[in-house]
Amino acid sequence: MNAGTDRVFDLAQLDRTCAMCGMRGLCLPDGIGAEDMRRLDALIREKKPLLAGQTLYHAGSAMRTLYLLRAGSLMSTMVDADGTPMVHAFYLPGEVAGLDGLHERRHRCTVVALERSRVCELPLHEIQNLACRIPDLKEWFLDLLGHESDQDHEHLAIMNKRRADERLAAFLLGLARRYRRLKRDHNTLSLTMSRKDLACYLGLAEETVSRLFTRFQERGLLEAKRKTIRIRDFATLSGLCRGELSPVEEKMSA
Amino acid sequence: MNAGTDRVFDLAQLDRTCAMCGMRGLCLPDGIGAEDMRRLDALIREKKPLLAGQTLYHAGSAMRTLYLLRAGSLMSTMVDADGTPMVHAFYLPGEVAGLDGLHERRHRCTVVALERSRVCELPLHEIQNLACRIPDLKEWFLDLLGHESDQDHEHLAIMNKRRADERLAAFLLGLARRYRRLKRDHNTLSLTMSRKDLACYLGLAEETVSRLFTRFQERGLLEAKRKTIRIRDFATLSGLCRGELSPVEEKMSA
DNA sequence: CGGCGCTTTGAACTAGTTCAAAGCAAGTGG
DNA sequence: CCACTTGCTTTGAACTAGTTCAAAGCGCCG
Repeated sequence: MNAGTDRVFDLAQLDRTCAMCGMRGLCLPDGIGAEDMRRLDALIREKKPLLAGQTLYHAGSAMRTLYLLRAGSLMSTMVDADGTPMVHAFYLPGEVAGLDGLHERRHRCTVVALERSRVCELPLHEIQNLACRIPDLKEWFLDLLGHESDQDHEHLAIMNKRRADERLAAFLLGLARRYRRLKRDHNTLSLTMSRKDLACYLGLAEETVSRLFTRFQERGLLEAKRKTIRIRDFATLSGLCRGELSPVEEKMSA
Repeated sequence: MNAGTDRVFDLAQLDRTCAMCGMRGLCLPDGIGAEDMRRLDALIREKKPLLAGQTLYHAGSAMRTLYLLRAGSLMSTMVDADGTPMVHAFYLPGEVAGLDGLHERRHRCTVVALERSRVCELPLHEIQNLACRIPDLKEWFLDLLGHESDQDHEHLAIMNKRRADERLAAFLLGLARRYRRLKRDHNTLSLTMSRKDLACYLGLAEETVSRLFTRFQERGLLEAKRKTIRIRDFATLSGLCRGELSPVEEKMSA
């Protein structure tokens, strides 16, 4: 993207101010003047770290701030109109949570930390006001909304797939793509959510997901050790979610 | 909502100016001053009517305007990253299309008319500028984005359901709710899309949808005559999509 | 009237679910 | 430091809802 983000993610470099933050160019727009950057800095504050399982915000609460994830991972869940619970999204560092519930300015999702995580708070109203004066910020905000919408579309695309192996393949490749954006090693994925939550996100049963990891591993597509997934064969995974390949079958027992 | 929209939809009342438009309060915010309303009017123009099957915009085209649907119905389709086609949304009068592709200001979806339809064009950039001066318009725009996001969430909620009858029930009830918002008769739904498109939207096979309509009808939940659906039993349909009821079984043949 | 496309129906098949139980990892307390 | 508890994950076997393939209806338009 730009010189400032060409290095691998280094948490030690994170600092209190946005200007020095390792996320720069990921969460906030690059190329903002020093003066405006100072104004932004004044608006943003870092919350105290979230422990695994802790809630960032609840569905139904007022939407006042956006949350920039600096470290860790989040999961967004919601209960639909009919009371069915669902997993809506997962957030990685550099991504922004809190955009759900724009409609009535009330969150529709509940967001919890999947591991020890750190977030910065961004007051929505002030950002909006500032955006009228800083075109780059306005663009950034629209991009942010677009990105959120893209994520929903990707989720829909996954749910649209018929076969379970296509869904899991699509999910893993999508995650790898997000890792690449963060300059993380995209071969080694850290699935911080439980198999049950992942299954729920994919619209599958827990057992099906578990079996798929086993089969993918037998086929040499990846190595799965609990939360850690090491991808070995991107090409075949890509082919899978394009539906070009036959289902990944179980090993013959005879 | 407000006094201006308490009457039933009357297409004959539609006029060239927003101030006189029968959609008022649905697409644009009510309670805007006369002066500002005149400015808005100046920005908006009505396109020539779309015939059934005609394309409003193509995926990949630049995102410059929003489209307020005055009459008819639209379908938004997209091809995901892996080349799988999917039906993304349906639009009813008073709803706004064109919000997809906010990310790179390039549409990700292709939108076609399902029947003879009329839309108004709203230049995005100008709306954005005006929004900085008119707080109500800013609120309206955020609400619009929130509404779009809500629709995606509802679609996800449908795809999240396991059983096919739950999905169809949830879709029909959601559509009825939107009819109510428009002051249309929510008992009589006009399914302008083909069974195939509906099946695609629901993540089911065409045949499954067809069978479900037959079974729903046998159970007395609705009357289905091709495109026209008359809902007879909202309570049972609601129970269905809550998963409280057993699957709608086929009639015993003996 | 005739043809074409959409819709419905039928029958066989299959992928995924469900229920049940065993395995494994991590943390707790004796 | 090890036995035990607890929760998550994996495996197994039977079942079933939905798909797929095939063909017949039906309505609409020329």
